[in-house]
Amino acid sequence: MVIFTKLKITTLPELPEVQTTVNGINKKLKGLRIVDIWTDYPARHYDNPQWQNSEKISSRQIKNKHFFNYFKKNIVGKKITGAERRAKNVLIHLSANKTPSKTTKGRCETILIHMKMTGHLLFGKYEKVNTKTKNLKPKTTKWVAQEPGPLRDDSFNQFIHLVFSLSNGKHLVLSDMRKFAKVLLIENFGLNTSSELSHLGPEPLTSNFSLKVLKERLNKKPNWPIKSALMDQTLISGIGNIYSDEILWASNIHPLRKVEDLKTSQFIKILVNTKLILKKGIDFKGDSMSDYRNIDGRRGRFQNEHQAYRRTGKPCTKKRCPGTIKRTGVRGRNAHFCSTHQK
DNA sequence: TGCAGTGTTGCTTC
DNA sequence: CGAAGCAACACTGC
Repeated sequence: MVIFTKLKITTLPELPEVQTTVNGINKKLKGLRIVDIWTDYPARHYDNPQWQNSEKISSRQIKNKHFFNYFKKNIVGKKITGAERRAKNVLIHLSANKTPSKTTKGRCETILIHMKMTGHLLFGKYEKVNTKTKNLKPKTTKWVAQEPGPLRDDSFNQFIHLVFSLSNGKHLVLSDMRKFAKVLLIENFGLNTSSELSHLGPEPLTSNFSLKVLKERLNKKPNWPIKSALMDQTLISGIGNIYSDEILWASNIHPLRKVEDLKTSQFIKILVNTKLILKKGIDFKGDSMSDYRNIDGRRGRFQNEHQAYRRTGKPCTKKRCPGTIKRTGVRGRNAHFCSTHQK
């Protein structure tokens, strides 16, 4: 049994991690029917004043106590027809209503999951365990993987707050230590215009994501540091802290360099490296420096490929570069970079 | 013991 | 309008 060392940091699912999850769902869950749903996400999130004016966002979330029953009624009995990634969102498409009425005829819905910082989906055979009442604490329910292995033994896979029971006796569960994840139900015809997806920038791994598109998008924020622009989901979809650091390291560009000061040759480098590094992230099944796991509960390997991210103080690995990796703040985020070759 | 750090998103405040 | 700050939450290390 490998004992995983707990790391203090949390990395989060970016494009390659979400894609790895989606690929896993398409490989193993297509055609399965959802027979039940369980959650212990507290339904109190929207009591906070900051949410009171966000009905559009909160109304169809399972964390909204007024919506959960509708959510359950509308997904139980439906088949998972496939999964898709949009930016950092997992989209799980469901079959049409089994017994269509006038109002629901042919209507298809999609479960949208944003895993935020510490969420990841897992697939396996689980059982519900009621822990005994101890120390006057109320009885709590825990879901535990039945077989030994990473699903059961890796501590990062044990924060299960949402469970979809499936027709083959297995379960799709969401492990989400910090409970930031967002789960909601959207009717397909409104998917692209939904407040979750409509504002998102283009997908960097599509063939029509060209130099022209990249320049056009980034130039919307000419006075921003390039790192911030790369991470802005309204400009480009799917890039976060890890991959932006790696893209800029490979492109020899300083994270604080203003977009308006970039030359065309630098945009080309960003374009090439964005596609290359995101693809590499997918090839390595994502980044598991901290909590991300694929749906089998296993780690990806991209954390072994970092050249900049969280390598502060370590020598730069660029050929013939004598530099050291430094860390600096960029608009409230940490950037890791080599001060010698990144200009 | 307690608090800063972790890093996404979107709302609030200035 | 843009930015900075904060909250959602849990856990770790100093």
